[in-house]
Amino acid sequence: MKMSQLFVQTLREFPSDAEVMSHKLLVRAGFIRKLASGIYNYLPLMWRVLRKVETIVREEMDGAGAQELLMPFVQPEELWRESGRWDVYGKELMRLKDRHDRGMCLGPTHEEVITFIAREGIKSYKQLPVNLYQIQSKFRDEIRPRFGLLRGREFIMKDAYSFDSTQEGLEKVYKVMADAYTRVFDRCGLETKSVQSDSGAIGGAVSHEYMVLIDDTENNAGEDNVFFCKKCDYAANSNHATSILPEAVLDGGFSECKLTDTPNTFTVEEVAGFLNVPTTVICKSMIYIVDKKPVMALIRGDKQFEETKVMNALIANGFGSINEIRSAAPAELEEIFGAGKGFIGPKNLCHSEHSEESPAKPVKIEVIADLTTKEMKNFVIGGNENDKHYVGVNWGADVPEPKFADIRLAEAEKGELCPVCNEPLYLTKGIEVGNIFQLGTKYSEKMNAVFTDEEGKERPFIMGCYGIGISRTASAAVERHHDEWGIKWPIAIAPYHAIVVPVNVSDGKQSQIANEIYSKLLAKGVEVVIDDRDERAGVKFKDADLIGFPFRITAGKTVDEGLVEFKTRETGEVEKISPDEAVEKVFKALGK
RNA sequence: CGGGAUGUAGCGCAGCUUGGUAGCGCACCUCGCUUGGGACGAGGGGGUCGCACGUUCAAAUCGUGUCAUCCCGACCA
Repeated sequence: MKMSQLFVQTLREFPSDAEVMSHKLLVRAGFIRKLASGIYNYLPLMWRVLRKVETIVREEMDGAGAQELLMPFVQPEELWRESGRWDVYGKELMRLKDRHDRGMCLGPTHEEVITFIAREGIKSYKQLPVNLYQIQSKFRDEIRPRFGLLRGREFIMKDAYSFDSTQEGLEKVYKVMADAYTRVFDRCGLETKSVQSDSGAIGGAVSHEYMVLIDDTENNAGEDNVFFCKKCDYAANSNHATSILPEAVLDGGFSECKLTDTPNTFTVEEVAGFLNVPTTVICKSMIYIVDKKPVMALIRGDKQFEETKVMNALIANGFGSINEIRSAAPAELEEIFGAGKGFIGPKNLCHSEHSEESPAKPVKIEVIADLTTKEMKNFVIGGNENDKHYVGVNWGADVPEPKFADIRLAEAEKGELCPVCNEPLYLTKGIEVGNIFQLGTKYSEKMNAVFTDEEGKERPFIMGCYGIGISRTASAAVERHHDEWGIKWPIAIAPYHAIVVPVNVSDGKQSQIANEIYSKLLAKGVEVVIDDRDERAGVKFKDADLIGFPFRITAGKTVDEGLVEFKTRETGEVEKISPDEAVEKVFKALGK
């Protein structure tokens, strides 16, 4: 490809609306252009990168025994009603009407459609297992698209779905897919960590996310918090991570349960200071409004809540499905408890009946307590009266024992330890480029997708689903591989392998040598660009660095001595070698 | 949806406070010159100042509304 004909416009400055480096560089280097918020054009260079990522994914998926297909991007409402997600999915699901006023949606994921396909096509256990995948644009009307391709509304995803007759079968595929995932990202030049995660709205029991770790506090492209252990392979998303806590004082030492004045103590630290006790004997209360109903969550004073865990604990305790969870506003606290932030507690909650005369008195409110509160004794809670706390509280005796669950946010900086091997736990940022779920029968049951087993009985498919963000993976690669001059594409996904630069196109010798090198590379299938533009050397070098060609061969003044310059983008290493040696070096790097 | 900010040429910005000919750098076109890290000179093209309404003799500038974009919190590949 001649640079003069390549459809690319590099910019001299970063776009003003970009925040993270991958977004800035992809726009500036002419890979993408925004069409609307979270919606991008993939220009020719980007498309080459995306196709390379896709090819790697295809090879690994096919190798893992999955078969490629393509499902519709527009899907009918009725299918989503079958799974129950039409009402649950929320505004991320882009809904529309066709000319006959029938409800449709743009596919944010394809569990419904694939389940439809499976129930039509798979009737017998003899046809199982089956693993199907597609690579396609998805649309999710994100609340807040940002960071360019990292969180777009339209994005390219590989989604695979497995069908098995047994849980063992599912676990087997899951393992095979996990291995394939590691290879995919490895081949893309990305180091990833497999972390345990919350299964979220898609449902299911076991799930792992593949994270590209971003160990750089300046860089906020890593939207997820990942806890990991350096000794064993424990790693978990913060919405799922747990930890072993250091020893702490759990007995408040109060001799009796008593309502005590604690004026102007709005925070746990202030209460602890006033009462002269450690924060670990204070039981912190938090009110969440869950689908308009207030719920009380309790945790040890020095710890924080993890909302996803709170939500899961509520669901596990029979709360049904939850659409919205948020912390209560101060005004709501006053209205419900007659007390403000800092003075709410679990005492006298379920005992009094609601009455019209005193609507401020709480009625039966769900209480969920973190495991850290279970062993606490003679502890402190809010008095449900401003400027008052109860001290010397014990479960059972003073407050009915609540339901206990792990709803705590792990905190590595507080000396917490790995739950597996007791070694220090670390926290880092990560970009989630893929995930794998053991779905079970969630969709097959709801959508009546069944097969006949060996005993002639109908049973729902046991499903798994496996996603890779193709466009996000490419973007994460830029996030990990760049410097102040531009992108440093890993060879496997670079849009082109090399660029040949005749410094001065009006110099016959330089042009001739450059063209010879170009032809030799092309002849062996190297993806190469020749910068035939009548530009000054600086312009060409800047563009080459910005776009991120892994190799640059420059034919300049040294051609008179029979030498060209060979530059490796990744290392910045520069060598003066003969044209043939330069060509050979590229062949070698590409295994040709 | 809540909080903050910004909309002026393809990109990056000034002008707005104090209303009166729409500007600068880069990019683009022509000519010259130059050719190893985003040269230089001369000439040129390109803008309903996001949109609407209002105030005014007169609005990029003041007011109201609206839309879009970005950032901080709840979604997820």
